[in-house]
Amino acid sequence: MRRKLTLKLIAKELNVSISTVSKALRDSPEISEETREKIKAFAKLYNYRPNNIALSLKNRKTNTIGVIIPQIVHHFFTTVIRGIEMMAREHNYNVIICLSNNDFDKEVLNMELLANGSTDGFILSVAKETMLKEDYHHLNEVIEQGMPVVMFDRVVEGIACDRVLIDDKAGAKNGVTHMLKTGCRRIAILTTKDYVSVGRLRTEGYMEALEDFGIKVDKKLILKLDNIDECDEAAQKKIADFIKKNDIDGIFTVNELFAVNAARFLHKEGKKIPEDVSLVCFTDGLLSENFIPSLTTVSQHGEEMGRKAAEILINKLQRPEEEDEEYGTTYIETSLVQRESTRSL
Amino acid sequence: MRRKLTLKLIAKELNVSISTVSKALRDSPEISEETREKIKAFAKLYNYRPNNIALSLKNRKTNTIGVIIPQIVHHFFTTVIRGIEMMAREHNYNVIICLSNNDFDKEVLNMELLANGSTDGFILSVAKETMLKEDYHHLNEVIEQGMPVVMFDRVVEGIACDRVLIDDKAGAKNGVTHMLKTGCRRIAILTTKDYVSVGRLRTEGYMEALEDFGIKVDKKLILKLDNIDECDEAAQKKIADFIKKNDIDGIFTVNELFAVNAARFLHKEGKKIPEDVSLVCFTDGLLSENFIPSLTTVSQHGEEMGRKAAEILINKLQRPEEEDEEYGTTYIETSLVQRESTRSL
DNA sequence: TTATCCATAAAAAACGTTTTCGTTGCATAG
DNA sequence: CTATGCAACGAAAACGTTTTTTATGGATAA
Repeated sequence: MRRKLTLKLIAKELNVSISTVSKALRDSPEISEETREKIKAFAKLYNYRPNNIALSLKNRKTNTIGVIIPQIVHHFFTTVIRGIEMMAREHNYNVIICLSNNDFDKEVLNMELLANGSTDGFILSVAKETMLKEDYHHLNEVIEQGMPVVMFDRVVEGIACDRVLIDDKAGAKNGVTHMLKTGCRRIAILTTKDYVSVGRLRTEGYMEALEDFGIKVDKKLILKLDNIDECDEAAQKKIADFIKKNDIDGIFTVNELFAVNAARFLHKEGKKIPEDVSLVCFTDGLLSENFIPSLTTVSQHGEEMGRKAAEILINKLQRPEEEDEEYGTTYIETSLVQRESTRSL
Repeated sequence: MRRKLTLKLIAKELNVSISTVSKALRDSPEISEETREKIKAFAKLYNYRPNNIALSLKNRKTNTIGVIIPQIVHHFFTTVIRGIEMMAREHNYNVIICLSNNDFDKEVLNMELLANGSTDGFILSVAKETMLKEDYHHLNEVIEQGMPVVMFDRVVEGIACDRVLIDDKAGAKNGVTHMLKTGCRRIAILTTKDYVSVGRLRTEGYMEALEDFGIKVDKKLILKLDNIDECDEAAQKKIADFIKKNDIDGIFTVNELFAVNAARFLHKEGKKIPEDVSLVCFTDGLLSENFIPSLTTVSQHGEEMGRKAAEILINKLQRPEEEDEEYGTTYIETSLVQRESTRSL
């Protein structure tokens, strides 16, 4: 096993000092042409690469972005990560991804861990439990230490950071409006508890669409499920009961899973999509695209979201620290992808 | 903005030396009870946390595992990552994830980057292009430098590393046999080019199942598509043509996407699943579970695979470097998940 | 001849730790 | 009274860099 080549080893081998080697490799004019060439040739031959850890320590920056998300087995988040990765690479930044599993303690732990020298800044989507607890001390701490933070998708108020969001309300409104335009009148929504930001906003969009269309919101047609990231048996049963109990001709859901589970029950009941019931969901993922019928969705453009979040963070990292920092919220446009689960206009 | 607390700052504040602070915090008996308590109290009050970068440099290890995968927008890989993450946390290791995008150059770049001090070892699934090129110098280099490597799922031969695999051949054989047992006789396979290890092995399993059942393999019933991670329009067209052209009563596919695209075409043609054509695919993901009809799959147990890979790597990292290293291949059991896309026995 | 300047290089400090080795002062043993 | 030992702490080296400061000759200027 060959030990990794260091400046010290090169110096010893060529009988010069460490600083000479360093300077030669960085093309300092202080070093004579001859020495420089000799050192560079040697370094190249033995494939010298500076040690990142040492550089990080020296420069007090890591060129690494920490990403903390609730879930990785989740199409939307993976597209966001892909976007972050792409933008990061373009600017020579690394990406470290950590999972919170929607768990408050894990989110705190991960942030503290990464904050101790591993990253220069954070991109995160807040864990469900954190939103419930409303305890954001870990966020405030890293910000206090001068590490910029960008939140995306699941965000909270009152933190000194930038935000990248889609207009959840408008997106939902758009989706529901499409159903209204194609003739639906009794539209239900499968959503999540209000403390999850995206759930609340999408529900608001749903209601606004109905009201704008002169339809009174019927609270019985709103089902708030516990978990937005999965649809376990309990949730499936709730959905089935909910659909059976109500007379509806359209369903809007805040994610794909709720939609396909609704579709499954409708199918079982012999109801046709979209002839009897239209279906529109948030998040344009693999399920929506490949389902039969394919689902009309509100696309969140996760990749663009990731790119934007990374861009904002990198910008902050490269700008000389300013007092009186300004924080903004960037909105990514959603778009309605019309497929087979809704009637045509 | 408060600068991060360091040993040096604590030392200055309390008028002791840096080494005293360090020792006190690590409960060295060399330091008097009194001084120790004072220092620990101070550190606790101001929430001192050692700098990871400095520790990494000092200890020449990072307690970080580098994971390189072809794709993140991919259910199987995300489950593997989840498994790796879990095991890593349990042993106080961090995880850095990098994407190769199935691109050789990106794989090389990422490895070199992480190898320069960022990680202690690697877990990777080889990019398609790398398999095609058969250029593994980057792998050999990091191994040469003493960093252990564990390959999973998409592996190659001739590298000094451990491997974690499912028995692709047996899994495929199992799936196809299930179709045979439930009465299928003309079974087709949608697979991928042979240089992708998993594609080749699954095809072999398919053939073996047929032969064991006394059915001659019909080459016309084997369709080898270019890309195993996606199913673009060209591939969809190939699948449609393939199904139309051949008289079949069962289809086995090496991933979910091929299966649902086949299902879509069958549906269009008015063929019923499983009455007219049975369908079994590799990879038990969201699509299989939620599709109508839900798909019978060969489950790869990605999470377990991730856990195992991480366990092996961590073991290597903690064992004092041995000469004459032994490398092994661990197999994760697959299991057949019977759902609605096959007839019952 | 002596002071000055320049080209080239080496030494040292710094980043934040841990750890080995000294140092200091005091108490005890001989 | 001197030597020894110990408790308590500090200094310094090391990890691998970069950068600032210092040193060394030789050439030029006064």
